[in-house]
Amino acid sequence: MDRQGACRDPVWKYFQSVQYGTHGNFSRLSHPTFLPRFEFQDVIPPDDFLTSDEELDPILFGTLRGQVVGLRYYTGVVNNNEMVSLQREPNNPYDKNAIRVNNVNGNQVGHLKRDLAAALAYIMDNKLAQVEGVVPYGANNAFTMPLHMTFWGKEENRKVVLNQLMKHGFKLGPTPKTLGLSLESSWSSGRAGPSYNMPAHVAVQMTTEQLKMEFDKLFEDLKEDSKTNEMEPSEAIETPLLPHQKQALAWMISRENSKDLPPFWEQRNDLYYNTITNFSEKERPENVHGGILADDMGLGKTLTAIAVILTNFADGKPLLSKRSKKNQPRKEYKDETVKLRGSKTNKEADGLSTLEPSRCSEEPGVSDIQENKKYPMSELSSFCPKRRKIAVQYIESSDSEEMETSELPQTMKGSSKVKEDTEFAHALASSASVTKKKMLKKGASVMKGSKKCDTGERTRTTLIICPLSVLSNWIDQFGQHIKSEVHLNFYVYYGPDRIRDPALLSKQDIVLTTYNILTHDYGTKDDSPLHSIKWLRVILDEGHAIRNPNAQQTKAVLDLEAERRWVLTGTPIQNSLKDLWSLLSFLKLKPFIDREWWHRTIQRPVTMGDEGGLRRLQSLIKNITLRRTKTSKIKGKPVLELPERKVFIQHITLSEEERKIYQSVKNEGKATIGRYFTEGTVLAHYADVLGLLLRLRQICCHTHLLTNGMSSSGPSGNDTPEELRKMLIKKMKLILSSGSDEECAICLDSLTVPVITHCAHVFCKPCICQVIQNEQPHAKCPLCRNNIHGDNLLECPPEELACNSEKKSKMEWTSSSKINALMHALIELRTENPNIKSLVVSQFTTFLSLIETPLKDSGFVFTRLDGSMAQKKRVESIQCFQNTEAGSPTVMLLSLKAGGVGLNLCAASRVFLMDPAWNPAAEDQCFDRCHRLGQKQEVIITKFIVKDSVEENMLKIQNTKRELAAGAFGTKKTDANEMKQAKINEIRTLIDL
DNA sequence: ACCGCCGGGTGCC
DNA sequence: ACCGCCGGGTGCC
Repeated sequence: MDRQGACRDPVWKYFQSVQYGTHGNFSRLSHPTFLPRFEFQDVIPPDDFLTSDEELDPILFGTLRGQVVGLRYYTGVVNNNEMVSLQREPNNPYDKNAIRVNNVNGNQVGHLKRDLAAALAYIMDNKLAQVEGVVPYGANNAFTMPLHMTFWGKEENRKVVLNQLMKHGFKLGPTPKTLGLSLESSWSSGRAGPSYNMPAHVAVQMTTEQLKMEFDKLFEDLKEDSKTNEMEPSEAIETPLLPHQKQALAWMISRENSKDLPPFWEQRNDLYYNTITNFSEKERPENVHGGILADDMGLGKTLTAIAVILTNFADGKPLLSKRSKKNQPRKEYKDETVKLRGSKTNKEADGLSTLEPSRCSEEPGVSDIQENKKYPMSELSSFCPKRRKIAVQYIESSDSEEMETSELPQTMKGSSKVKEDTEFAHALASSASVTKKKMLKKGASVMKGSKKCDTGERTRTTLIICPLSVLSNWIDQFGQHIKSEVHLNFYVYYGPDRIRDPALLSKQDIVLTTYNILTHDYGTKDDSPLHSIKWLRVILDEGHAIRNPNAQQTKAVLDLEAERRWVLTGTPIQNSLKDLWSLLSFLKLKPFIDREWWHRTIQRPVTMGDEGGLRRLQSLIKNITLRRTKTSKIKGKPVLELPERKVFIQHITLSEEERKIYQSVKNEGKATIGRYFTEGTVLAHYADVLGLLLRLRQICCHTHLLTNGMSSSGPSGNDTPEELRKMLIKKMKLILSSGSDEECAICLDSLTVPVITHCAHVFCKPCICQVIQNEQPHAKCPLCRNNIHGDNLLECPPEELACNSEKKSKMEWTSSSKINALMHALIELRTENPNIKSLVVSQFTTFLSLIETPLKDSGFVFTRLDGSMAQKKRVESIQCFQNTEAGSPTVMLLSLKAGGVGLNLCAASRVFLMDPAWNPAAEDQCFDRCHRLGQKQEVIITKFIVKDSVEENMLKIQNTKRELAAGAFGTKKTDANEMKQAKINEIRTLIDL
């Protein structure tokens, strides 16, 4: 059986597509200008790209026996059957080929024997194969021990590896049935394990939805009691919790207070033993006092987290709503209460004097309430719909240097983001300025001095890190859900005036900040205050923000110290199992903190369809995550009873004129693409294909969207530099406007200052510059490994971007068939019920602009939300729309991808999807912004689809993708050629060839 | 004996 | 290491 597969088959995106026994070799497209974003396996542009491929090595080359020597010089010990890792030691003074052998903990056990090292060094240095070791027996030997090695690599490297070994007189042995896991035999009681036959399948193509389904399957049989107990929250919480939230609360608190060993560890005599790696040690491995709350969007993760904070406030006890009641002095903390009241005289201040704290001198009593009244929940900011105000401490800095943008992260510098963020910070702070007091902040030396007092001290502070887009949501929710008489020290660590004082921060109950701020602080030379505190608890909201292990952001997060750690995310596995690893390493789950062990014990086995690996993954996930979907049930009742959601497709017939334009563009394109078909170069000209499709999609919406014809010339090989430049810029514009995800493969975030490399890959300028800096002098493109250089990055000239929209505005406005249909529907709806609010969604922001005209003309009050808007404007727009008062907007123009997860637009109960998305999941996500908790009405979605057009064809493909959704983690085999053919057929379908 | 054999010293890379 | 390897002592049976 030919089991070819591409490393980049769609599963690659999800499960790293490591495939077993593959022979094919078109993993990388050789065509340098090929845009990996649009790899042929997936006409639907993939969600995003994984970054640097410290590529997994999918194929087992074979095994080898060797020796570990020099045991007596090192302290690292191993058990029989324990996994070890091999590490090159190029600077060893005795042998430049030296290879260290380390146990699971990273302690050196010995070295590989010299002759073996001589053969392996080359292989390891050039990453021709991943060599993994297990000590089969003889672990207690005094001088040397045997080593069983397994070689994994890419098919294309097999030969050179074998040759290299042969040159040194080594020959790989047969691949055993155990898939090289070898641990299997002993991890469940020492019997010879079940034989792990080569999986007879490779992973099947999966869409994001399918992946999610697969992930949810992992939870199907997990109905343990530990997750069905319910718990009432602290009385400080005003909002009654739903049953599933009470369950989450109980589970999370039990995890925070748990004394169990972490998963896969057991106690054996006086040792703690890891059943996966067979590693053991005396020291008790710390369990994760936390985990992953992976509830679907809209199930109230934020509220649940707030409940956890207040209910397991200190020493396993809740924060009471009236802290100052007699008999409930917060003994251990009362001395730490910092009062940031400028007007109060400052008494003894121990290093904090500049912050004017005063100590509670007496037993807290009634008077104390008043004294503490500084941040009552009843004075919360106008961010809360309920008109509560949150106690955000805002302290004006007198140090103007603090405000300089020079302090902002490199990556933010020069981008418009900075200004937005800063603006937003001011908006935030000023709205919270009820308690605003001028505070003088003097030199950092005082801070540092005071920080020292804090080190080692346990704080009661919870640090919450979230994306900027949900920062205000957190503030709102604290305001909404906590009783007004509860005093909570809450500090939004954000904006140029944020106080970088660990002493102040560690006296808060809650510190809220964003990933960007955290990362920026971490990157600056001075100690980041956030990193000098031992937090009681760190909560990562939208935890997949750290899914890229190489991102600075991830490093900053991983470096936080906390007793309890939580990740909130609706999508724990967004693209690949890899994503989970970042989360696990944040949770400090031994031994997975180290990539190698995660990879060897779970990721690769699972990807290859190995039962044991899947079992381990399941058991791991079961242990540390709680997940409910919208359709989950509690005691037979759905978790959420959402009103129905109906999707209608309304077919649109183009006007004669539109049709004429459509046909002419189509015919022209068809001729070109048809030529590619006959030449067999369709896939190589994929960008052109996309370009054509884009233009057709635009015409379906409005002929004014039609961007200047992409001349269909590809690279001819002997272009002048200027031609090359033009072509690349054109490509970049295409990528930016094609409606695919405009994400940078390095930061996995939306592109800020996009640049294109000569190999035609688009990144954020700051991101790619960082890469070039790090890898100099021989930087390689993270996507295709071609050489790149800082000098030949091309930026999109701003005029080019700007002129597009200007040109449009100069044109006289005309309607289009789709606009007519929309307006008809909206007007009819208004007649029926003027209170109903609608979302009008498109991928083309210029289209949204075109829609503004008739909305105005017909007297609609509307608002707009798209990716280009400043954060402050977004918040305003959302609040304005969510407002239900008379005269509030009834229509929101929404760009498909605007707003992060968690965007709540439940005031709308109608959605008009103006154009189909490549990715059906993106559509669903958009619908969910109004079909979510808080939605009281039936949600009706109308998709406008132009008859007899590319849009209809897109629907067809969407549907077949959905139908494919049956497979399990790789139960279907997909032949590479089949796949290739399938993609070509998709293109055929799309343009009716 | 420019060998073999013996037994002591010695030991990762 | 109850090994291998090294190099010095030694040398018929």
